[in-house]
Amino acid sequence: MKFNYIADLNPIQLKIVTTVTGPIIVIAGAGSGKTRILTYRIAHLMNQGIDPLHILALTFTNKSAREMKQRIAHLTGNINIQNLCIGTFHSVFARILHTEIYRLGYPSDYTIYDQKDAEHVIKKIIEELHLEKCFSKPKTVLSRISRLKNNLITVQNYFDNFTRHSQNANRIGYIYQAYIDRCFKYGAMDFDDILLRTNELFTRFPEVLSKYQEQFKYILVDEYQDTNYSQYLIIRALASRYKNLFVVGDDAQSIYAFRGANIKNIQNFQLDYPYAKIFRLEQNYRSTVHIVQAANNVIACNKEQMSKKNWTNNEKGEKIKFYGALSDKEEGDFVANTLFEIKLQYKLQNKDFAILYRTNAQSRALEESLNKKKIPYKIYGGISFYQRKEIKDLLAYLRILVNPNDEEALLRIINYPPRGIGPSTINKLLVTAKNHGKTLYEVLNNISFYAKEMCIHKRITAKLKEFFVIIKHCSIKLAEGAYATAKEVVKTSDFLSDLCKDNPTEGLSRYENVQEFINSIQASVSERLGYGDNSLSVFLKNIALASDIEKTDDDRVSLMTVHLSKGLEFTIIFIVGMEENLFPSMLSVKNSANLEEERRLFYVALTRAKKQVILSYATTRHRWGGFPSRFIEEIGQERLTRYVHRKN
DNA sequence: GAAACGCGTTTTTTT
DNA sequence: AACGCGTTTC
Repeated sequence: MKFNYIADLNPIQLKIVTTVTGPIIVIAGAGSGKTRILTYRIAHLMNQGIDPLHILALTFTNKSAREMKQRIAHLTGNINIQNLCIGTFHSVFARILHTEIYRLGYPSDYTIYDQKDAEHVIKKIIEELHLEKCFSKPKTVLSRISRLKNNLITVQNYFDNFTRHSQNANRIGYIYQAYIDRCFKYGAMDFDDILLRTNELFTRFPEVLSKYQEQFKYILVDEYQDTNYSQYLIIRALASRYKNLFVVGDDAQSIYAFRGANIKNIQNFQLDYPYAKIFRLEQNYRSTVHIVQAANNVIACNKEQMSKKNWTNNEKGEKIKFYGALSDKEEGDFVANTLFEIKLQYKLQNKDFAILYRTNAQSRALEESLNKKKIPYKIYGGISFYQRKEIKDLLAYLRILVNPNDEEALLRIINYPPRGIGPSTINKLLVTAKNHGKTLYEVLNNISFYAKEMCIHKRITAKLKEFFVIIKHCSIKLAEGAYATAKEVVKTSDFLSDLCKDNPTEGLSRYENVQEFINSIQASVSERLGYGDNSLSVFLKNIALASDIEKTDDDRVSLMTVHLSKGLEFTIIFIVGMEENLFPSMLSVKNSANLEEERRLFYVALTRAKKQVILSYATTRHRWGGFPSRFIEEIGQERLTRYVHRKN
């Protein structure tokens, strides 16, 4: 035995870790050692002689998958750790689709569309169907479609059961159909499609399901409260043969309903598996008494919840502090000053602090204040590296090389950098492609043939040819690998000169981003994650599902949304913007289910802290501003102390 | 016909 | 800031 179970685990934890077979559900309160349970359990399975090939662990973020893998490697002394399948639902099943999706008529080199790509496709569809007046925002249409997909409602199904002769509902149906057709034609899948197509694969091809049932004899799911119906079905199908299903979650921390997460999955686990063993972890090892009780008081205001009594043996600690600022600017200064003082007083490091907020836009004011005080920080989330314009443009070049059907990518770069191919030319190209039943790529490939009927000027034809030569030229480099291809794209497309020509400072940082991106290709190609080949296709899929580029963890204050903070812990937590209509968000206050989700979100925020929580709000703010959040009252007077106003 | 410029609007949360 | 939109310039 490589590690000492007894010393590291309490009796319940030990029982959970060593119960190897059968369905098990663990309701794990915040700070009760959930991650420890998962890692020890996997290590235990391996120590029992179970081949890691037979273990599947599904996590909520790529980051936690990585960390878990490291910990397990540490616990087991690295036995066959590469064979262990740990990842998010999306990354694990995207990989499986890579080998199996040909059965559904998709190319294995399919492209994964992020939300922006998907929104743009929807936007074009709305325009083509002349529905701009009905649906001005593609984003809301996409979220409707997303909800249908996550509940496995097909277009037919939708028309049969959900439209109820409402004209707008019917229109959504047409857009839904067009969107699915178009994604298929483009060889593209959005995030929901990865789960949807996996379900389709398992239903239509029982032999494929059987293969993966045999492979994944032991299945573990983290953050089970945040799974949606589509994910639930995948798990149920995979686990139905051996039923060695282990799920961990906390219904009080379910915060992704807007993404289709269904709290019922965890609440009804015992209905699906009547013989399931249920365990509760209610002792909090992370936080002080004041923090645990404050959090309990808040969550007690929710009606929908499983009974649970969280408690702790830790010190009483300090009460939750609350500060009222005049403006978001002053709020930022308060945070920076207070942080600085606490840091000196308790001799803490920057990385012991986190500042949490409800929306990404709030980070700005904080950044300025932290800069003034020269406190180093790192912002998590927000506009991720891969969503930056210059990176997405470069990615579009690479995407079109891998998957010529990816029209979305092609349209993005056909006139970037500007080369004199404008909207009307592009429109002619699209019409011609449609008339001949060809893809845009094919029309470009044969432009001399189509030029006459398109009535385009010789000069324009030459430009189109010029553009296509670039594409052709770069695709030759594909054989040499991802790194060589990307470098070729940058060289031949005249990419960099366009970056630098407008704003010199901004251009420089864009230039550096592109450099960093190219370097990261080189690094990742040598690393070879998962798929077993180093093709560009694999690289593109990996980054479509990765939230951000890896950074060295030096000593910085963390800034992030409350959503992103789930699963993390810090010594001191600041939660800013504690205002009605911001936290809880304006869009949630009218609806009790949404309000309860906001309350769970606040619960998550509070329970991130080990020693101290400091709350603040601002009476005026760039956009809204206002009066204190109702959640403040819910903490309870005996757990809360109001900040005395500061001198400066 | 294409590009450049200026103006107003935008924001809930994410794989 | 980043994009959509309308106007002007090339």
